[in-house]
Amino acid sequence: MSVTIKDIAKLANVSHTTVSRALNDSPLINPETKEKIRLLAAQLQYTPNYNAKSLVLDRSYNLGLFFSTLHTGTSAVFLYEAIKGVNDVIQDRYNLIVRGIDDYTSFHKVNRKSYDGIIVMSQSEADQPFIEYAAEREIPLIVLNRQIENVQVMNMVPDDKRGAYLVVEYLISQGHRQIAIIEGKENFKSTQARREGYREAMEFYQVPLCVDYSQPGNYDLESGYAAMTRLLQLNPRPTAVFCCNDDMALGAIKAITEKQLIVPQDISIVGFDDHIYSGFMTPALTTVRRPMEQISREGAAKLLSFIETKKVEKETIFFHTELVIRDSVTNISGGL
Amino acid sequence: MSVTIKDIAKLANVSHTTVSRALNDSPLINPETKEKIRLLAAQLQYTPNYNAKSLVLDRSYNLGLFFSTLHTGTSAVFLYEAIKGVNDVIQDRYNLIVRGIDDYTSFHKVNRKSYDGIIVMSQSEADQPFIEYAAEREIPLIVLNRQIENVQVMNMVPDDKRGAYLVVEYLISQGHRQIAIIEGKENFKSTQARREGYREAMEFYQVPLCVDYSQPGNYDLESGYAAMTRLLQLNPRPTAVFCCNDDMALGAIKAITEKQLIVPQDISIVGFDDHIYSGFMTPALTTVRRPMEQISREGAAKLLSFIETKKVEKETIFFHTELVIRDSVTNISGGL
DNA sequence: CATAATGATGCACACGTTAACAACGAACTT
DNA sequence: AAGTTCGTTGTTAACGTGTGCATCATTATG
Repeated sequence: MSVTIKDIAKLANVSHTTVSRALNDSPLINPETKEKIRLLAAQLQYTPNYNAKSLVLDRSYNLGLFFSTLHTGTSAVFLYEAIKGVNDVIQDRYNLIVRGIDDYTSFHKVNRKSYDGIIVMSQSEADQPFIEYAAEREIPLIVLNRQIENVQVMNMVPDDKRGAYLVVEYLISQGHRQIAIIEGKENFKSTQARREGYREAMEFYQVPLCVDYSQPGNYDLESGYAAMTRLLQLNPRPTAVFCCNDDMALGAIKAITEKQLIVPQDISIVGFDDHIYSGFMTPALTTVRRPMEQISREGAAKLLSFIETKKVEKETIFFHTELVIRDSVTNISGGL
Repeated sequence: MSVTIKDIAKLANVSHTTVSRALNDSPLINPETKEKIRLLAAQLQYTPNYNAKSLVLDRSYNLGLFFSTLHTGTSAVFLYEAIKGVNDVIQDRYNLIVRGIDDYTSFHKVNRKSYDGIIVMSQSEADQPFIEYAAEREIPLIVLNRQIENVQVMNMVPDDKRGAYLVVEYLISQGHRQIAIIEGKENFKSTQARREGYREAMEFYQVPLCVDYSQPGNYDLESGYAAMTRLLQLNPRPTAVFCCNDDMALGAIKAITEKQLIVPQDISIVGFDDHIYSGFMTPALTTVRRPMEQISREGAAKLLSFIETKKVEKETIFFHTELVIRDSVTNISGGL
């Protein structure tokens, strides 16, 4: 069996309380005793039982990182950047538990005792019950990526709508008028925000909308390919396509290339997210930078401060999205 | 405060023992009492304190998924496929704790009490101390992806060497003789295995090796770009390049395209891994399929069976890698 | 009818840790 | 010299749950 503070206590001829205090660096203990006990603990390779600690201290040392789903709609890069950002902040002070919300049959195991804090990387309104559940139980909580309306909660989100506006505005500035959109996964909040940005830009510059130019997608590569294939059959076909994320843009480019057409000469493509891969595509993708790693890093830092200070703030913070111009758009305004 | 079995006991006029047994579906309890208690528990929204359970049952309900690092050398897709594979198997029976081994300052927190089992997604020999630490403490353990020699442990790995052999053999069959290699991260086992596969194929078909055609890389996009840039300055430059993973292949293609050259007409490129992105690149990448999601799924299943049956097997299982032919290689054998 | 077997429940302790309070000797105060 | 303070250590209970054993009522057995 493993060694406990009582074992150490026996060998040191002190009570287990003294051992506990020595190992927790309590000022009550004589420095010499402290040193003796620590040496002993090291020799015996003592490791504390965190379950016992947790029980009495009412802290779990666990942080939850929850995604809407780990199955479809969560891109590899999104997951990667989120985990990396959070992990950079917490280092080895907490355990990071990763899970898809839709894997839960019941939220049974989600409570204050099991999680010191929770980060929800939210994409869909389907997360709402989960968020409310956690909020009701007063678990320190941060919701990232998706803007929340009803619940009072700390919320950090990229300005998707503005980003979409910017990139569509850019297409218009390059002379495009037949601008299609390949949309994200239905009932994802980001889908809606990006669609709104697209429409507002079109309206502001008085570019007519065409229903056929609006194609559904679900954020993955295949759906971008399929949607673009449909767009290519239209007459007249669009001169530019706004893909609601970079994965779908990649799928769209493939569909175009297979038809012996060239991006951007024949059709211009823009994406959204600015993946680590986006700058390396052929052609390099013009897109919108959404600082997910930064958001998750700052979200994690905020969460830790909530836990440590026991004060929670509740506000919505927007992170700027910015246009990244590369090589996937051509100017067709004819000289201007 | 949260409700405990003692609270339920009071309300039901029974002892907490009875409540405990009722909720654990013990056959000792009268069905009616059982039903009454369960109803009460549901009404009070009782959730067990898993720390207390863990303490007395000596189970943590935690599974660790450890990567060599989360910083550099672990591609987004690799992380994604591993998490997805494992998560699919464990569902909500366990908590999945994700961490980079190099984040640990000490392995203090890694022990039987904290982890019911551990999956190491190993890439580097630097993981060796960690693996041995876990093995010594008799934590149910599975090591995936990298072949382990010294320690007796359950080991599941893709056949990297054979995969590399196959893809280089394919290049040779297409008439290539000036075949370069962009290598993976130094001291990653996979780097070594893929290099060996390359060399064996070259030797078997008696294609001369050229030292300049061997360029270092570290598995990320930028290093592929940089290595390819160096290769392009050589005279004669290679007609084909084996990039040790798909990310570097993408970087290499960018370097080539920027020099106004075309893949595969001017230079053929092959990769390794078969990312979800690889088929969607321009051109679609010829590569080697390494079934990471399958490996992590089967690894997780094996680990669960170890935990449940308390029997551990120790063997090395190889998973077949296979050639995936797409459009990034041209035949230069001149008609044959 | 006395006794044994059975079914259902409670008592008391254990898991490993922390913390409030008590205890005790030594040093300091007046 | 008696009382007070301080520094150090020990005693004991607590956190919430599970389990071996004892207990008690009820039913079956002879």
